[in-house]
Amino acid sequence: MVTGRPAVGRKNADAGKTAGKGGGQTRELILAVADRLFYERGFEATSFADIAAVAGLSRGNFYYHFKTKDEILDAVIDLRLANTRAMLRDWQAESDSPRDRIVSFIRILITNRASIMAHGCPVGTLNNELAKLEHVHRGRARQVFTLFRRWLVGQFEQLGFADAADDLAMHVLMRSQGVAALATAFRDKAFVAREVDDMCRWLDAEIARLRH
Amino acid sequence: MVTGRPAVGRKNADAGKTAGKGGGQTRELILAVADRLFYERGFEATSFADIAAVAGLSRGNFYYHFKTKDEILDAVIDLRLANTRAMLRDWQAESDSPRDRIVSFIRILITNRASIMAHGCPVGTLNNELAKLEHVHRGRARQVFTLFRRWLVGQFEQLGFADAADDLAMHVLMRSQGVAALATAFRDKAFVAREVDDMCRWLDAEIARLRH
DNA sequence: TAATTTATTGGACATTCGTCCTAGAAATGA
DNA sequence: TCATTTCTAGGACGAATGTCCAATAAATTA
Repeated sequence: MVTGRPAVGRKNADAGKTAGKGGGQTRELILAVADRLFYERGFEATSFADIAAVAGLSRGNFYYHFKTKDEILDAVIDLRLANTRAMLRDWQAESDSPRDRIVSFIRILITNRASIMAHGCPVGTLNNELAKLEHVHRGRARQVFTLFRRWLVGQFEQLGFADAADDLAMHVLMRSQGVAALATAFRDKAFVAREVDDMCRWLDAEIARLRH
Repeated sequence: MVTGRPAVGRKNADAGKTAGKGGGQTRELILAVADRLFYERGFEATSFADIAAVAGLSRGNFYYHFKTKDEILDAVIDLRLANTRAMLRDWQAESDSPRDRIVSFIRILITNRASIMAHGCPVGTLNNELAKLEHVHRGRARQVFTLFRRWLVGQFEQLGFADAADDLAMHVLMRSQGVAALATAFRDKAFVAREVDDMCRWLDAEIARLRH
């Protein structure tokens, strides 16, 4: 769910193929750094100076690529939406079994355990922060949740849960958020492992119950 | 879990009995306002000016009662710990059944539904924010979680769950946090009601399973 | 090469932040 | 009453914030 750390790049170390008009390399660097810092430190707590320092750029340069901080946030959310769509496509390709795909989703709690224990779930924490700020892009942040929700609904529908699919999707999302929140508070690896197992058992029990 | 809104007091409208040396009324007013604003807007996003405006005090007055903003946060956490302890005591007194007491905990999701949909769970969101800020009082914020955890462990132990009590307590906390997170994102009252019912059914099933 | 567009720099800007001080009001005690 | 303590108002402070601009470098095009 979280993109890898961008190389703390010094300028365009090796410009390479310039790919047309500058190729938007600086813009992408700013977005990658902002994506990481908004996650690790929070949106409000991350300043232009912070992003500039990590990206190795001057503060003044930002205005050329983004007119306001909200515009960066907007683009970061776009980036996260794109990354999420790509991840969902990967899971779709990796397995034919909707059950296994849902397990793939559940297991990101293990995959990203270290960062979740440090900074929480990037989706949930951004939603919470923007809700408190009553920020204009509050609804845009929710779209990432909606992406996961709709994908999960699709999996449950394929399993044969017709009307219940959305309730089950929300239940899986709910558990992921709860595990992430307590993982951040208590930093307990065993707790995360236990709840992931429990979630998988619950999933199989629901599937078994459907098949009578 | 959330204290009631303090009257947006203009000074000490009716000082009443001065109760000794000032009675600490201003200090308590600052804490009540800070408690509310830290919850509604977040800790970092709440400034001294914000608290002063709502409390009807001058900014300069704060230094007399609190030397730093972190000191206010510390006192707010103390206040929340005290309020939580009082609430747990009330639940303890209201019912002899540990099962019903756990249900009381679960049902705060309904009781505080409106504020949770607007600003999330006060405990979870503060923990998340302080984790991202790597704030000194991060551990103190976790104490509120620990209070609920230990109380829940006590209830499960009274029900006869010996070694499993802590896992079950964490599971209940986890679900509450998950429901609160998604309630904030989607603002869906029906979802909250459904998950609260599901949590109560789960609880009764666990109790039934213990009794074989 | 020269002209033009694209990109970057470093700093100015008004504002707000947490912090801190001084003068004086209000309450208390003698 | 007067002296002392307790409390409050208002503003100064340096640092940091998001925003914006003019000068200039780099790249592209003619």
